[in-house]
Amino acid sequence: MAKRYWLLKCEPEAYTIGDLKRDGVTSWEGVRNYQARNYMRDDMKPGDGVLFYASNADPSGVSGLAEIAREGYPDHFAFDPKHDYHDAKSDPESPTWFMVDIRFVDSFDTIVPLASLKATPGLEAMMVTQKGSRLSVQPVTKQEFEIVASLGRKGARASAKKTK
DNA sequence: GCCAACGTTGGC
DNA sequence: GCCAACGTTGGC
Repeated sequence: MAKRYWLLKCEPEAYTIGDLKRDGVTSWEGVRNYQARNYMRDDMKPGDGVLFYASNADPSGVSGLAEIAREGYPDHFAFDPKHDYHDAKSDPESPTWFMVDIRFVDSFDTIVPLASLKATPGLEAMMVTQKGSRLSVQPVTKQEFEIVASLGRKGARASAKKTK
């Protein structure tokens, strides 16, 4: 299977690219949407590229890069009655929910805001730039991944120049 | 904090 | 299986 590319959304209040930089690797639990679950369970493979997207942020946008470190495995947080992510309907014998692990790759000095994504040629078809796109796990193309990664690095250069 | 867009639930 | 009501997401 060729390398694939993904966009993972997370609210900064819950977890940031800075947290991932500190932790190195983290588990991506708590996704409770079937379409997103299917991507994590069936399609994500170690080494796949990840755009780390900060939602409900100021501004929202892609804040860094990661990669899949471990393919889908059962989200055991769903089995813990005391946990926020508990789901009584998920049976340990046949789990409803899955998670992956991701590994830190890069943190952009300047976030690539959603408005920039929407204004950048080549990203018109990206799911995150579409109105009402709430899916927290989205596939992106290699081209889209490369464009966003280069925007992030460009932002790093611009801010380095500014602080000089 | 507002509210539009979405996904899920549950009555029928 | 329809669809209204409800809860949640997420940009602004």
